[in-house]
Order: sequence, then C-alpha cells, then structure tokens
Amino acid sequence: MLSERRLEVLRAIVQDYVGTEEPVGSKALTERHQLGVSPATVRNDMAALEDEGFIAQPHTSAGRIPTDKGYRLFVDRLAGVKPLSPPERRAIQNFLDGAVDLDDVVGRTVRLLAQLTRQVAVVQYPSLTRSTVRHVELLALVPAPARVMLVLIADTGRVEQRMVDCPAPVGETALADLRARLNSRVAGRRFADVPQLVQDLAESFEQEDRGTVSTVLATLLETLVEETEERLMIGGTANLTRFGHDFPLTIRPVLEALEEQVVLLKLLGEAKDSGMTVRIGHENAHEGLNSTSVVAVGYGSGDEAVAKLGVVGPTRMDYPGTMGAVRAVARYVGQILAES
Amino acid sequence: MLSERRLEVLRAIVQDYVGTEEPVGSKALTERHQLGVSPATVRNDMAALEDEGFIAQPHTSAGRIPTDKGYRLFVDRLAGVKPLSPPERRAIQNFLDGAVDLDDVVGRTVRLLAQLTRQVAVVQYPSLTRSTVRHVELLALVPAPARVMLVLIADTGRVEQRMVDCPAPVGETALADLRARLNSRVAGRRFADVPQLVQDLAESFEQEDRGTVSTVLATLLETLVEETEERLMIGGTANLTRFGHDFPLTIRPVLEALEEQVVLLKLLGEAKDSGMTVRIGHENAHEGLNSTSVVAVGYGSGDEAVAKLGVVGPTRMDYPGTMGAVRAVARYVGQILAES
DNA sequence: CCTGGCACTCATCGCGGCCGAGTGCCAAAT
DNA sequence: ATTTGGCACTCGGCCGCGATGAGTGCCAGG
Repeated sequence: MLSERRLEVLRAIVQDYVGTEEPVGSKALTERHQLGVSPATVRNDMAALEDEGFIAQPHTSAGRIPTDKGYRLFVDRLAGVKPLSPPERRAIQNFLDGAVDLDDVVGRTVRLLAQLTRQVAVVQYPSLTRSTVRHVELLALVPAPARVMLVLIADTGRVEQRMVDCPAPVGETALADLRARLNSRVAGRRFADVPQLVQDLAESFEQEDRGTVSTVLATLLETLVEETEERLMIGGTANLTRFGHDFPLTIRPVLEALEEQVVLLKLLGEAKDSGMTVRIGHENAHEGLNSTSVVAVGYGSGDEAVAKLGVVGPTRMDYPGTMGAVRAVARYVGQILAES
Repeated sequence: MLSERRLEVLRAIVQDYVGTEEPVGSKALTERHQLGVSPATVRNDMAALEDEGFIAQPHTSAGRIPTDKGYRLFVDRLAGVKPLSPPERRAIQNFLDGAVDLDDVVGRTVRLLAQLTRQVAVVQYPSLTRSTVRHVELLALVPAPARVMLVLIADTGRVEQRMVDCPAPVGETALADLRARLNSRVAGRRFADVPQLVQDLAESFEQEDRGTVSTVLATLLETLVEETEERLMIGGTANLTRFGHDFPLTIRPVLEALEEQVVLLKLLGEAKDSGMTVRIGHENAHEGLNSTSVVAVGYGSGDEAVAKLGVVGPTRMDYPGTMGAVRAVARYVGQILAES
C-alpha cells in the first residue's frame, strides 16, 4: 500500500509532466510543489512508485514519467473532474444554439469539443435504434413508379433514406395507404420496437400489394441494423500535431485509426452507457491507439443516452480539464437535442 | 523559348523527383533517361531552366527540384492524364455500387479517392441549388403543434431538414394543403427556381394561415442560401504523414486548412465548373496550402456538375496518375447518382 | 553547340569529448 | 523507522572537427 505522500508525489509528477512534456526529476518536484520533504526523500518515494509500476524512466539518468498504470491511479483516485468556468459555459451554449439541423449540431459539437480540449473530437450521431420514430415517409419516384424512396425521421432530428426497388408498379393511393398505416403504427414509438410493430402489416394488404409492402418493410428493418446505422463525425485532427516531436511514428497510426469508422465505433461502444469512461494507453484494444487516451461519455435528450461523444488525445493529457469539457459539452448537446 | 530537349529535361526532372523525393542531379538524369547527351549538356540546360524559374536548387551543390512554375509547365504541356487500368476501373465500380444512400456514396467516394491517389480526398455533397426538387415534406411535431419540420429531398438523394417555429398553431389539414400545393409547384423543378415558384403562394391561403405559410416558405428559402447548403467530407488525412520528413511544419497548416470547411469550399469553388482544375503550390490562395497541389473536378448525374471533388497532396505528386484517378472517380460517382 | 575535365562548394555523417541533470546508495541525523 | 545531505556514477544531448562525395559552374577543345 502506498502512503499518502507517495500518492501526492505521483499526483505532482503527473501534473508536472502534463504541463512540461518532460520527464520530471526529484529536485524540480520539490521546488514546484510544497511537499515538505527533501529531494532525497522524494527519490525514495519515486523508487517505490517505480517498483509498483506507476512511473518509469525513459532512460537511466532521466526524470520519471507516469506509466499508463500511473495515469489510471491518478484518474481514479487523485483527480476530480474540473468544472468549466462560467464564460466557457456561456461560450458553449452560444455556439451550439446557432445550429439549424442535426448535421449542424453534430458538426458544431465536434468543432467545439476539439477547440475546448485541444484534442481530437469524436461525436456519434444519435443512434436510430435508441430513439423514437417521428415520421416515416414514402415517395414514389417520378421517373420510375416501381421505385420508392423510404425516409425515416427520428425525434433526434436524424433522417435516414433508402431506395426501394419494388417488385411491381405501385400506385399513389396504395402508397398513401401504406404510409398512413405504417405511421399510425410506428410514429411516436421507439425504433427498437418497430420490427414487432410492423410484423403482420403486410398481411392486412390486398394480395397484389403485398409484395411491395413487404419489400418496403424489409428495407426498413434492414436500415435499422446496417452498419451505417451508426454514423459519426470527427474533427480537430490538426491538434495531433501538438503530440510530441517524434512525429510520424506517433501520429500516423492514430490518424489511420481515426479514419476507420469501425474502430472508432467500437471504441465508443466500449464506453459505459452512463457516466464517463476513460481508457488510457494500452487499455485501448486498438493497437494504433496504444499511446492515446480516450475520454468518452454518453449523451441524450432525456435520461437515457442516445449516442456517445468524446475525445482522443495523448495519454499525457489534462484529465480533469478534458473530462470537465467532455461532460459539459455532452450535457449541452443533450439539451439542444431535447429542444428540437 | 525553350528547346524541345530542355522540356524533355524538365519532364525527366519532374518524374525523377516525384519518384525519389530527392533533388536530381545531371548525372543521375542521363543515366535514367535516354536523353542522348552528356551530363555537361544537361547541366547547361538545367542552368537555363533555373534562369527561367522552372527548377531550383535547395542549396548549392545539390541537385535540382522543380518549382511551382516547373510543375505548371509539366502539367500544361508535358504530361497527359493517365487512364486507369481495367482492374482499377472495376474496383471503383464494385466499391461504389454497394452504397445504400447519399451519405454512403459520398463516404465511399472519399475513401476510394484517398486510397487510389494515396492523398487527402475531398468530396462535396451535391449542391441543392444545382439539383432538382424531388419532394418537400412538412411534419407537424407531436409535442408542439406550432412547430413544423420541413424536409427537402433532392433528386441527388440529398435530404435537408429544418425546424420551423410557426406564429400560430397549425392544423393537420392546413399542413396537408400546404404540402400538396407546395409540391405541385416545385416538385420536379430546379431548386434554383424555387424562390420564383413560391413567390405568391402565401397569398392563395386563408388569412389565418398566411403567417404560418410565409414562415415556412421563408425557412425554405433560407435553407437554399445558408452556408450549410454546401457540405463536404474529407478523408485520407493519414496520407499526409507520407509528405516528407520535415513534418510538423508541413503537416500542421494543411490539417488546419482542411478543418476549415470555408477554406475547402472556396478551394473547390475556384475550380472550373467543367474540366479538371489543377492548382499548384502558391497558386492556392490559402497560405497553409502553399506547399500542396489541389486537383479538382466537377461531377454530376447529367452533363452539368452538381458538385466537385478532388484531392489535396504535395506539389510533388504524380500528376498524370492523380488526374486520371480523380476524373475516373468523378465519372463513376456521376453514374451512381444518375441511377438513384 | 556539345563534351570532357577540373576546381570548388557545401550538406551530411561519424567521432570524441564535454557537460549536467538526475539517479542510487550510504551514513548520519531526527 | 524515516528523513536528509553528501557523493560517485551514468548516460543522453550538444558541439566542433574533419573526411566524404554528390553536384555544380566554367572553360577550352572538338
């Protein structure tokens, strides 16, 4: 078990290292923090912390830097979440309030988060399956009456569209009929429940229209499970250039990982549904992100999360500040979504 | 005026430099190309080319590298557009054919272009004002009857939505009426003509509904001029890490420029509407892109361009290959769009 | 106008030595 | 038992040096 002071030393090391980006030595520590002990004592504590695996030396005769395990302890036990300043809160609100539609909300959120944390921001679009149906629209396409456009509109403002090739030409009245019946069943209900709700819908139609109806329904159900169901936006990649000076090797795999939607979705998916999740360095499954930390949190219009957002930055990041910003932004986005 | 052989020397320099990323000297040139003259002669030619500003030396006693002006001459007079190989064409088609909706098309296009050119890809969404109205939908929002959701659907598959706060509660029948009349006027017409087409629409309604109608119409018209009218997607930023070895300084401003939608839109906007546009180095207005070249081209479902796409890469790029890839991708995207 | 020869320039690389931050250990002090 | 000052030691970073060699410009002869 580590003594109180040793934890204090670890905290000081993390703070200094995050600030300076340079290995921190015993002397510097005693100068910059009121630990009340001499450098020699700190050296002993550092040796102990190193034995436990919380800090490490890049090479002999250099100062110490925190390990992933050290950051973990710091986040779990030594640091809180730093609330944003009132001006910052106001700035967030002003910035997000100007959004005109969902794409705009997500876009602004990404930019905001990137600017606030000076890191890479990732924002997931509200999940369809976790939100509610506002309306289902069916449009006969003018040039080809056998093609129908299916448009799903969620209460989060998200709109999804699909082309449907119908087996037989479909009349305007039949389409209107289907549209009406479909909406009366699913409007206001959760997308997740849609499969059950429309299960026997085809049967209630005339024989000649059943083919069309079931094709449309099939496309509708597909849309809810497709991988494109989960969309996201990223921004602030320019902040990666502040990582370190040993560039290409550090930045390359991160950029590559960020381009893989699948990887990012998995990353956010691993985050807890409620509360903030912090994944540090090697805790991230994806290899390219082994030298980064991910701070993620769910957001939603109500109490339940409809999607997640977060940032990706160097393990050497200002955790309290980042966590504060991420949490605050998630709250405001939730509010905006509730209003629309 | 430059002799034929000097142009040949310039071409050889560009090709070698693009291949090796290293300044090319007179000896290496004569070895790798059949110029039929000695290194000394090439040296004289090089001196002439340098006087004219087509090539430069990074420092004394180093080989030459092409200047922006040199690349310009190369692109304009010395190089053609390299067509893609049949397998590449097939790969493009296969890859794009799987798209389920517009977002998917754009997303796939970005990834494809980035992979093909190994550079940063930028794809603009089809412009609303340059496409045709497929349908306008109006939805009364359940919780607040005075709020209406306006959804615009273009023939390119693009969907745009806006919230409208109406001055007075609006009934379902009035809304249906507006929806019907609106669509009969604008469906199948060009978005650009919509302002005229709906000009006197409000007047044909009962007094009590006029406020709502004109509010909805106002929002509709706004949507067509807003800056969000132009959206775009970028990808392949990981390719920036292949730029050079002198990183942070090169890559930083480029990443920053790429994050500014405005900058990118202006960049694409400067490209000619038809035919391919190549902007080299300092020809780009934006400072951060002074060491990059932009290859852009319009694409569209018919003969007319509805938007543009292109790539951003180092001035030292394979112009013929890049131009070939960009052109081919634009054509296929146009086809896909026409089909949907 | 082309070519071979020649002197010159200058960036790059490897080497050796110095410097100093930071450590680990120990014996004395509290 | 813990803290502290002292001290020897380690090792990465920095500097200056000379050797190397690719590449150039110039010139005189073909």
